[in-house]
Amino acid sequence: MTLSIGDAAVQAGISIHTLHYYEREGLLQIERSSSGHRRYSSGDLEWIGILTCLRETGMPIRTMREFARLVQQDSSNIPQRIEILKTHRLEVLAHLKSLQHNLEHVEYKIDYYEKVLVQPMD
Amino acid sequence: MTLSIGDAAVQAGISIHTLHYYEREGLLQIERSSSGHRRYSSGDLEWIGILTCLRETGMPIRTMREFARLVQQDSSNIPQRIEILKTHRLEVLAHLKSLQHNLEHVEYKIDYYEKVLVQPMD
DNA sequence: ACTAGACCTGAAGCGTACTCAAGGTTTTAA
DNA sequence: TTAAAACCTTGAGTACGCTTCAGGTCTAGT
Repeated sequence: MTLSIGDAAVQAGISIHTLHYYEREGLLQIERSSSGHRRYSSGDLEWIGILTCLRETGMPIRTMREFARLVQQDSSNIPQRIEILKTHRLEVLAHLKSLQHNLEHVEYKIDYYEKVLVQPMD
Repeated sequence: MTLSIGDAAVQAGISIHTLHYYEREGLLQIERSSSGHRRYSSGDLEWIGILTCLRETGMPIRTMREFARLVQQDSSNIPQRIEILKTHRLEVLAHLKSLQHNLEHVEYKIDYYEKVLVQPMD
């Protein structure tokens, strides 16, 4: 069973244009029907899921391309794939920490304003 | 005591160009010396800290501009300021949740590859 | 007094990741 | 069978947030 690009886009929660773009950027290689229309296999969908996951955690396209290139080769480069993912993991953790820290600042500011509302300073 | 733009940029951990840009975008209004050079007060630095915090948590410039506009007015709009911050807080929380979820996916993938390394499937 | 370095303005340029347009072909449902 | 809807490609356009450039003025250290 394969899906059309429209259905694949809905499945992946991204736009058809983004799927085209990812293919142009070398992140994807999709089989075609005899007429040239793309057919997405369940393996394709799974891979798109990984791409989406990496993208949503802030990995730049060029790094995703590098990762995709490794995956498209044989399995001898699994250490390099792990390396990319581990580096990315650390970056995501750092980003999470920064977000949590800054979130506290925002919450402090909210509390401050709410106190001012209850007991105006003028 | 006031700081030059160079020192202020170092304090805030952002570039002089970004400070110029924020001023152009209406996020900042900085006093000038008689010759036209900017002088940053400690209040300015504090405000830049808030801007940086909002920016690093993903608030778009246009929303920051709206918030800045409210802060520049009188204190009668504190409820609107709280509204903006609370909305932003929810967005940051959603982003955090999404990141954490996707991070799990990345970690799962790392584990998967490490298992494959130990016990190749071919 | 001199000069290197910092600052000023206005405008143009850049990197990233999409997103849309145009003009043509294929599929699908009535 | 036919017409709307979906798909194709190439190439241009957009949104966002800076960042750099050019050409001039100001300041600070010696």
